[in-house]
Amino acid sequence: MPPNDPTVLAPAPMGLRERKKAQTRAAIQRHALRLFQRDGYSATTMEQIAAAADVSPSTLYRYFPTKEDLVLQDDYDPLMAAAFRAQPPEVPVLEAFLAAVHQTLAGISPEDREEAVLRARLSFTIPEVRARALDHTLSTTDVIADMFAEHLGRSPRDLEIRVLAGAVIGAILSAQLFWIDDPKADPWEISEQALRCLIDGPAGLTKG
Amino acid sequence: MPPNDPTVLAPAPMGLRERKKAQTRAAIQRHALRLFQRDGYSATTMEQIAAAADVSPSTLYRYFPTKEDLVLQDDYDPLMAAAFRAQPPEVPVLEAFLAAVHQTLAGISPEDREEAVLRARLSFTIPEVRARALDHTLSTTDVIADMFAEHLGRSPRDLEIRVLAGAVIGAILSAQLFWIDDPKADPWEISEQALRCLIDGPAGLTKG
DNA sequence: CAAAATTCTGAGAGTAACTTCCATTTAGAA
DNA sequence: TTCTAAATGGAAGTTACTCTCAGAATTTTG
Repeated sequence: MPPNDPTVLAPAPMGLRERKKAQTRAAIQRHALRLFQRDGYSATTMEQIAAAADVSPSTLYRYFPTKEDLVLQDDYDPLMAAAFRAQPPEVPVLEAFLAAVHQTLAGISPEDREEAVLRARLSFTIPEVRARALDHTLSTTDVIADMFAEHLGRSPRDLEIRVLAGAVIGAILSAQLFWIDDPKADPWEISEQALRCLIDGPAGLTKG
Repeated sequence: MPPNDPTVLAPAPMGLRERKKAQTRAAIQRHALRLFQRDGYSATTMEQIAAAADVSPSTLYRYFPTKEDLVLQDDYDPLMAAAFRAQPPEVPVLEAFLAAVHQTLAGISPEDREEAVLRARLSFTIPEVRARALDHTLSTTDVIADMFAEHLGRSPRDLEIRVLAGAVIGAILSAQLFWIDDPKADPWEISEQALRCLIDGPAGLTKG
């Protein structure tokens, strides 16, 4: 990947129109998260959010079709995917995956990271949001399986590949749950540990 | 476990009241599934379901708090749990898990199984239902982790255990997705194959 | 068997998330 | 500037879901 791939790093020269849109979207989400934190998710209505962001409800719904999207929407997935594809083929899959996650996290500014942590916490805390987050995770699993297949030079339809992807996601999810219960822990640390469990093989456990 | 443990096998002698409740609940769910199949999920309103089952909307909501519950609700989980706990300690965890699933499925009547398959298909097909199904799966993972811990004589707080449970669930989920794309396949067969991938260890893959 | 206590049901009003449609404004191209 | 396409705002409607309360059915008690 060229060091300044426009699809990844550069915001790609936007016209005034797109710049305003991005600005509006960011403003809406920021206000929404603030209100969710202050008054609680279900106690905050879409109308209140629209009012806070100074847009009409219609506009709010055009940017965020559902209330959950206000918590879930971000654009880290393509960054992750790019980072993974940038890994050299000779490095083992799970190591490559780990590296991709690490690199992506490293590329996020402290403020954005803080916001991401808040969103993650809300995602696990509010049942409706959690449900939709998991649904998104499931589709992500498909994407990851495809990337794994490509990295390994195998068919993306291969059950073994999909099981591997599912196991990886399941493991990380468990790690996240671990983190929710223990907020002072580092989510990255735990995720890495979880993946190492998988790399070392659950062999020790599966026999006993 | 005694062969006729009342909490598992026997419906436990119910009074008239509870018998009627069970009957009403079953009737509601049956009608709901029928309408979902005939007219589609979102095209069917709660009012229509209530009317079809000949109860008031209030009553419908008392039995099924959300529309998704009409698809998701069943009582197989405790059966599974009991079957797992009934496995002798010396059999390896994942084998025990596999056996528990197998035995539970074997104990379900053909009609009930058919209904379960329909519900599963709806669960994966309708986005809102799928989301809630995954959320339920997540809590189930916690229960499974506890059972694994008990079987292995380890702490349920152990990260390694939870990762194992997460990986198992993730693998099975991937298998189910596989099945959705290929309806003539046997879901049980694929799930077993997926678990075997995990038992044999993803070692072959994690190195390459 | 009758009365009292508990639980289930039905009815109605209300909230809020989302949808749809149309008139208006605003940015970008000619 | 003018024309076109896209973003916005306003309003009315649908539906899932909540709350409350009065009446009916069931279980328990005297």
